[in-house]
Amino acid sequence: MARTQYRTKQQDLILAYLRTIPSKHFTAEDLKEHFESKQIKLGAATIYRQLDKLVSEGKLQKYLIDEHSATCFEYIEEQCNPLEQHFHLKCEVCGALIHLACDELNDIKTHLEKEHGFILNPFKTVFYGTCPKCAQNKKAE
Amino acid sequence: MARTQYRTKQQDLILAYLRTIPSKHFTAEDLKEHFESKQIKLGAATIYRQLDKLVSEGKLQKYLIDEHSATCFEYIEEQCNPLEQHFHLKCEVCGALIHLACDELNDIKTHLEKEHGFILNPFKTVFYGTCPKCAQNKKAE
DNA sequence: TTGCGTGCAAAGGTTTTGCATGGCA
DNA sequence: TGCCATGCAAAACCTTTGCACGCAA
Repeated sequence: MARTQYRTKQQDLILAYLRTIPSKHFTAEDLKEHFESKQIKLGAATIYRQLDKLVSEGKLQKYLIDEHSATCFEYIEEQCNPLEQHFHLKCEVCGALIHLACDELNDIKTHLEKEHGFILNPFKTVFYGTCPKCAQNKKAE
Repeated sequence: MARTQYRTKQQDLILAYLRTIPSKHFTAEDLKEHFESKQIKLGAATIYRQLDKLVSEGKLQKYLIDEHSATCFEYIEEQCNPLEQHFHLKCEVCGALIHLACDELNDIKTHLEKEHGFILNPFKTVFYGTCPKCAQNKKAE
């Protein structure tokens, strides 16, 4: 039996804000600070519970960037086109997080699926490595 | 000025054990338990400090699998052949961690490097998605 | 009125840090 | 002997949980 869900002020506030930052990554703490700066008080528990709810509804993707830092989230726009999915590249040197939309990378997805039966979740997957800028600096050394 | 490093019993114990489990992933807690089962007592701080040291020396790869679970490590064999590098596939449904050695996936690395100037670290990168078994189960539903 | 969502505080688990002690060179 | 590494305990950090209260339906 499905449990009735209430719609609350806090829910609306969070979702409204998320819609203004599509494809940006943020942490639970970021959200808390955002609302604090607007004199709106949201309990940490509420934030975590709402974020979990949005994740299970597929409106939010949850992923890890670094060890020992908070979990990151990213709002997935409702009208999101699967073809416009992007991958995350994380530079291990400077910490930059790069959003990469590239058709050829979709080939990876297809390959994993056809050859290995593995269905890739591009939202959650993070590629670690060295970004162009830092690679350049290394070479220059 | 480089600071002198001492070689300790604990260091040797850890490294010796790691050499017996190449390409297996483990947590700091796993290590602690392994030594406890042999009546060897290692402080948690020592383990974390040694692991960090090995990571910075490139002998160990550190990566995250799940939020809210401990950081995983994997020993990289000294004679490791770059061509034998494998990728990690993590099933979001059943939690299985799959090691995948696949030449075609090396193409990803090449592609990211040539087209985007991004040097991929295959040890750290984890592909999230649904494994063949779970994909099958979903279909059967 | 019913019962879900919130907020607070406490608890949980992992990792880091301070400090006195032990042990390598 | 000098000083790095260890071990213990305490702290830090992020996140979850218990419980009473508030609020949506």
